[in-house]
Amino acid sequence: MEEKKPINSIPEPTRAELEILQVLWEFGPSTVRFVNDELNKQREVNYTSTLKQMQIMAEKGILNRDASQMKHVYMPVQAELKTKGQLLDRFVDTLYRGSAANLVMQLLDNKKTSKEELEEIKRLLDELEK
Amino acid sequence: MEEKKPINSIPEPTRAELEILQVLWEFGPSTVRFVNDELNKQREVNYTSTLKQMQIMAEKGILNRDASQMKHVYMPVQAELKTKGQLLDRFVDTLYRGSAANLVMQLLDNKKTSKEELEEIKRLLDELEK
DNA sequence: TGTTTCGTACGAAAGTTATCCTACCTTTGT
DNA sequence: ACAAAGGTAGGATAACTTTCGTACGAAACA
Repeated sequence: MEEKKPINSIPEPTRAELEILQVLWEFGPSTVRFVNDELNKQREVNYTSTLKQMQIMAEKGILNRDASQMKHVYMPVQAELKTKGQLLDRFVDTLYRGSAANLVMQLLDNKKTSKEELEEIKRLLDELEK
Repeated sequence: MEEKKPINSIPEPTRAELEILQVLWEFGPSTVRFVNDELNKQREVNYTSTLKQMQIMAEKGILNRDASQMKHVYMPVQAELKTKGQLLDRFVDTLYRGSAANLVMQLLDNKKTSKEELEEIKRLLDELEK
């Protein structure tokens, strides 16, 4: 018997798990059928693959499910912001030695970051100023 | 015979590969022994594990090696900035729908981002202004 | 010179992730 | 009532990642 003990936060989602979370974040609590249909707008996935993934995520404590109805309804355990914050922290830690400023610096001379983006970022910072 | 054809950029490094890259980025071209010693300052890894990893990375086109001496010397194929930029792009794409501004917004209300960091970021943006 | 140390190469094994097949149950529609 | 459609559960499998044991050659040294 393996009891998973979530301390304070869920385990880091894998790539496939993240895809599923995106759907749930965008559309709220959903059935496997709905999530699978959404995924198939991007790439081909078999229904049972998505089912299995979501079952595993429930075991891991990443998703909750309402199994009172035949069509189980799944939803994320953590809020979108919290999970993304976790991932961001980890990303900054491993790639930028924990320095958010370093990351932003890289964003700034990243060719893929558009002028509009930069303006938007600047605006955000200005607002924060007060 | 499998020939790997790097188009324009290396394949995305795995977790273990990233650890090795960090060492090479920090200390420059190094032997397996040196890298392994560095890794062992953080966690226990067998020498042959590190060797194998680095050999695989060479096959994948992530590392180059100078095998002219007995102690082979490995170095990253891509510059640190380019690889990190790749990873950052992917990260922004999958988590923030490609919007760097969204990512920065999250950094801003992330508790782990210190006031000093914020000041530094602001300064960077101001410099960019001109 | 012989033994110990240090290096590479190769393959196997274990763990993780992702996918899908099959079985079986429930609901729906004819 | 029965067939078809749609649901869950639980392996099995394949690919990838990570780790390390074993073999063996080269170098260092007593």
